[in-house]
Amino acid sequence: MHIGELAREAGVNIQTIRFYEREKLLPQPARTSSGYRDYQPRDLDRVMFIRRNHEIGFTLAEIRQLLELHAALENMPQPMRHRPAEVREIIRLGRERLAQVNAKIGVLKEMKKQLEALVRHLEQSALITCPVAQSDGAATSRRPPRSLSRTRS
Amino acid sequence: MHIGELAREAGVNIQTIRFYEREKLLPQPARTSSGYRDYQPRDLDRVMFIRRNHEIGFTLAEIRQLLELHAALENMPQPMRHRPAEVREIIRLGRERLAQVNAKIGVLKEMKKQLEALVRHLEQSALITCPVAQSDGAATSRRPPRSLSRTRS
DNA sequence: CTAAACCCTATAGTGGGGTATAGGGTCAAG
DNA sequence: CTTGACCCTATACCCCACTATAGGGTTTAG
Repeated sequence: MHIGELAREAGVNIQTIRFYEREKLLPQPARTSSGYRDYQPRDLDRVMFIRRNHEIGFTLAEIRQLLELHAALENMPQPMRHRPAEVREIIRLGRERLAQVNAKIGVLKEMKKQLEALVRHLEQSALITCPVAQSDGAATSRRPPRSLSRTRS
Repeated sequence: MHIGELAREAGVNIQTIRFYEREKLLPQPARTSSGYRDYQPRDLDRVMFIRRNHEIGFTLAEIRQLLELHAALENMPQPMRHRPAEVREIIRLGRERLAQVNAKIGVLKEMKKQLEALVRHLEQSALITCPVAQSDGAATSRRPPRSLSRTRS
């Protein structure tokens, strides 16, 4: 797989692939005799992993660590050749990331609730002015919508 | 509340507050007689709202829209003075954001699972080499850890 | 009345994450 | 054997989201 195909499949710019390589987010791929980069399917997975993680707010530095973390595990044969200190560090990092992920999930769930309430409320309002399809007598919520502020606005 | 206190409470730089004002993410606050910005508690909530949302991967432009969306609702009195077209647009935007939020939650949950598996696996491995607290005979997983790639590495 | 700790505007600079361009080689179809 | 679509390196540029600096006013404690 050449770089163009990889980029197209992953939905990113070709330059981005080369940029990720420079930044050590992608390993240096094999080269054809003429010097073209020759990628494996796993590289596509890796690019998509990077994109997904970047979209949910991780920096490239964090993603790089995450990738190293996975790699550390993959390169570790059964009985383990890493000194326990290293393994403990990796575990610590993993737990740290896990905490970050949980925090983000919490924020997103809260947002979700708020957005759902917002949309629900607006849909109700829309019903009042729109004479169409107004059969259900659901009362138009008297209380004001949830505000961002903890004090009344 | 002056700008310094607001910034300290929110955990951001003073310049960031002024930047958010320029970028219309914060409303222009009242001013003291000498021209100092005078903030209300709700402004702190707003700054923290912006930070939280930025951390989970929304751009400032998206957050601005989100804030406008909330504002549109707050400014809408019971019978509604917005034309239905406007309301429908806001609903559309709200649903769009909701879809984004749900997608992010999905990705994060997947990451969470992977990270948990990773940490669990590493903790098992640590048990083998560490002679301490090795009472439970849980077999040291023979299969290699889940890889990023769909093909074997 | 002065010095430290705040505040103001305006403008320039920075780091992260790409994206574009110049100048040139490769490969497959016609 | 040329033309178009691809690839290469190197370098410059861009946008976003801040962050710092210059040059100056205000407030409060001693």
